[in-house]
Amino acid sequence: MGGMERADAARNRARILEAASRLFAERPPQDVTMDDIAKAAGVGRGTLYRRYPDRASIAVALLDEHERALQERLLRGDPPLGPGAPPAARLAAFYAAMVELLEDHRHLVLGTEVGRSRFETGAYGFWRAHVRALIVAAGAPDPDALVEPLLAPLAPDVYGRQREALGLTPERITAALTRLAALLA
Amino acid sequence: MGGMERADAARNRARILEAASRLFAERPPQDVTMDDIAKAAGVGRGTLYRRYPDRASIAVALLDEHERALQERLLRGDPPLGPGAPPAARLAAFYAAMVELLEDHRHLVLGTEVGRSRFETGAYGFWRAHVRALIVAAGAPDPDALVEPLLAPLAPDVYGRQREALGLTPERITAALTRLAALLA
DNA sequence: CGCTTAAGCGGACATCGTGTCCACCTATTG
DNA sequence: CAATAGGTGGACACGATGTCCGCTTAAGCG
Repeated sequence: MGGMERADAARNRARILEAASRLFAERPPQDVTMDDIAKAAGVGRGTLYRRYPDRASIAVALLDEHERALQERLLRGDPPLGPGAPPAARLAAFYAAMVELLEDHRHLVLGTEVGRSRFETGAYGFWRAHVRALIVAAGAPDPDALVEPLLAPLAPDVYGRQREALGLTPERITAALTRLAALLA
Repeated sequence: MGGMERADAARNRARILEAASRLFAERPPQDVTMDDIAKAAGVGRGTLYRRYPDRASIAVALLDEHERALQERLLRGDPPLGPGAPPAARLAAFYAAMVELLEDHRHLVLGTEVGRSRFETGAYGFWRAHVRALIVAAGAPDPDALVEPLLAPLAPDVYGRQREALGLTPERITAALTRLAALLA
């Protein structure tokens, strides 16, 4: 961000992310303590806290690149994900892409801390703006009130429950969301 | 449940619930510690933990009666909330009733701990079964995959965000959910 | 009534996770 | 190679959790 990053700092950042990724994968994220991550990364607590004040911020950092890739496709990719298709089709494509993302990084995304903190990430703001624009394009009334209900099914805990407790496949989940997207038709 | 409840036990239970209700109302639930509740209720930690192993179970106990009242109306009340109306209308009525419930007990319902624990309450199972039955009655395919997306907008954190961060009124939220309910038409 | 008994009570305690702070260390620059 | 800004790591203080056990008291019985 600011000036240059020192070599040792960069190396430690990489170590931290790598260690966190491994730990999050092997057991429930809320059972991974900041101390565990510091230990596994071979750095001290102070070093860890310097960059990442809590678990959520680590998960966000890990997800960052994947989310950016999807954001790029939404803005400039081919239809129906990118511009050009009718709103309902674009929403359905967005749902499908999000299911893919959730599926690929399920453990990570669950580490992004349930609760309000989820709404504060830049990524959430982006998804929200995107869906809101689709609602406007579809000419539906009161987009601000409709956007959260359309986004809610993508909440990590809801997705996780459908996959685990209910045993649904990503395909069935996507199909159901596609029917939801038909609201904009 | 089991045998008889001793008089002092009953009195303490009442004190605990009353104190918790007050504390949850006056500040964010996650800032209320078990210790605070014990202090405010004038009982020891041990007494508190005997009945309620965590905050969530206290919130659940407090909500219990209100939820039961709504469940009763769903099963045996007048249409469109109760049986007799078409599925889409009943779902819209259910949404409206849930918004009312969430609004009346917002602080409590947020205390019911975000995250998976929410799915484990008996009340959630009931809402789920109800909505699922409406989907079936409407003849929509794969009710098991559609039910969670239709229920997700009622998640306490989603509702709380719409009310607080976005400043939506309960009326606008209900209106948007009514449009969602139209899926079953 | 008084006695017995078992349920209930409450607070001290051990444990754990968090976040901060500061003395030391090391890349980087001129 | 010296100066220094920034980075490092672990000790520490704090606060919350959940358990344990000696004491108290309600309820049943002779």
